[in-house]
Amino acid sequence: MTPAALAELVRATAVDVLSARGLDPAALPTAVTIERPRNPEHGDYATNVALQTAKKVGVTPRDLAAWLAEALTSTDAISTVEVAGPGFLNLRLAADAQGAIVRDVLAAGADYGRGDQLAGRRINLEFVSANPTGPIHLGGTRWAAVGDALGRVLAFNGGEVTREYYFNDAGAQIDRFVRSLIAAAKGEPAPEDGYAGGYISDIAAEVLRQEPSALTAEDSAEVFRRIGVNLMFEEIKKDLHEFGTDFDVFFHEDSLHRSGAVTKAVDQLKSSGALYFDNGAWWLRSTEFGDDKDRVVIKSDGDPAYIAGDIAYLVDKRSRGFDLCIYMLGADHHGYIGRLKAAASALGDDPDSVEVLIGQMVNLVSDGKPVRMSKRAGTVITMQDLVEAVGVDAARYAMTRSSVDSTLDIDLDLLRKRSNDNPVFYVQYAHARLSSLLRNAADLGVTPGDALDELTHEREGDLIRTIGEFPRVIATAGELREPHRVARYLEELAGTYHRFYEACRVLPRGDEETTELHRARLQLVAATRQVLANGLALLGVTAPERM
RNA sequence: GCCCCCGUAGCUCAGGGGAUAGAGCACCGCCCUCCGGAGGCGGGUGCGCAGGUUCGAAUCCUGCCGGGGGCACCA
Repeated sequence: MTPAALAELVRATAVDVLSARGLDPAALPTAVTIERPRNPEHGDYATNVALQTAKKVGVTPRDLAAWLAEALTSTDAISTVEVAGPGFLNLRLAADAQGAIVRDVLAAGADYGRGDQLAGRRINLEFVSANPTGPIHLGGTRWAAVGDALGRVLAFNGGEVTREYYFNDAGAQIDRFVRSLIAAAKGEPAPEDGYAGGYISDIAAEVLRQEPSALTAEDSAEVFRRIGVNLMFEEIKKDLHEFGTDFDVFFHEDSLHRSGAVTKAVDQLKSSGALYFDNGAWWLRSTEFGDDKDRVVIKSDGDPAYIAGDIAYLVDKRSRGFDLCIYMLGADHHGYIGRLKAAASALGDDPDSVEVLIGQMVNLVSDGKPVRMSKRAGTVITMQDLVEAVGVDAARYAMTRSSVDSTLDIDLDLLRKRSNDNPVFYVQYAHARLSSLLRNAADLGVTPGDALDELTHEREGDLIRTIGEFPRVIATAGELREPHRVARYLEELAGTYHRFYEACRVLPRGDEETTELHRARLQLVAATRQVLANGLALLGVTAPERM
């Protein structure tokens, strides 16, 4: 019996009990909370439903708990019920009901943990969107890992997810980038306001290789722009792909300006009265959504401000049928929340259809001290540097196991030195170890068995209940947009498995006869492997059969 | 000044109101006759401070202190 099914059983029972005593079942919470107590003496599962409901129906929590306990005791799936403390109900499942979770896992396979809370929702998930004027740095790497994992989690919860990267390829920064390329091609130092670094000279050289006359051409800047900017796009895409993060759409800001989409969107807002004219400029009422001040959309010189592109981009997203647009932005963009929501509102949409997730920054740390990333000091760490240092799996895992609400400290030397102690290896090792066990079983001709009521050992119960938690973890991770919950869960599962393995011999030793218990344990191992694999897949981390 | 995030063990961090607050790392000790020791077991005077809400607060609210990041007719 899954926790969800148990919650329904408890609630249905509570409805009966209350009704039978002439009390109002409407006092019950719509969803009964089922928890796994930390203290094993408090049962396999516990519920506080009596504590939550008693006062509303005018009885004491312990009395209500006692009535519920009596009713629940007579159900087949539950073996014991105890009233504890102020009115908790501590439950233990019958072995066969608990073992059924194992069967559920294996029946669902790679789909175990899938949910439908986002079924029918078309979600646009925009993340990274780092400026195409240089390679992706540590900060962008965090979003590449977390955003990708979030996309997978949302899809696993039933959402139809489109991953999107917005190239800010319009405006002054691209001009500076192009000027930097030209300077490098000429062998001159980078412009004062330009970009420097090995990648600039590499790209400049490649432009010259593709178009030897680039420097002397009449439209020299245009040639460098056309070829150079595109090379930068390709480098970013390649880095992301090698990192295991693939996007469905790479959207170019420039295309919005060229197509007239920006003008059209702004005109629409002007005529609908959503913008107001003041001091020679057109303004968006972003203060209505928490912004510090209203923002200029059309400058007094008639040129669109940056936000005009954002508005047109949102129009484009909506025209493609998304009903939820998620933006993952760094903490330095938190001011965008109000702007984007105001834009949605101005377009006549529900501001809740725009969701802005703000993640905190990544710091580079060395010897416990923060190192300011600076191009001049050569302390800029790119996604590529990180991957070269610790590998994709360890890099992704280090990025996804923390909440994005916390700033993340990355100590390259530490990660490099201790990469064997990185929690990702703890989880991957569990998967490899258990894969090996399954191989050995096959060699011995031991087949998994279905006598799951044999699994009565404490460690077996812990493991079964832990794999039973997976769907709830996925649902929560999706609902809260917090993929790190998956990583933390996997660490717990790996630990629970290691402890099970230590205490419960799975394969028969030597000439020992194969029993139903051996075969049931093997079934449990197979189910555990499936859950580890499903979870790692959601993080974009490999589940190795061998290490 | 205003806005956002954070403050939990020596370190890096989990803990969306629940009963004795956890993991990994680091440190000490123990566990290999057979399923992978990249493992397990044991060892800890830790929720920044002060109020409030609640049967119950690390969690929710208010204030303060400390750290990080924002507050352009730039993109």
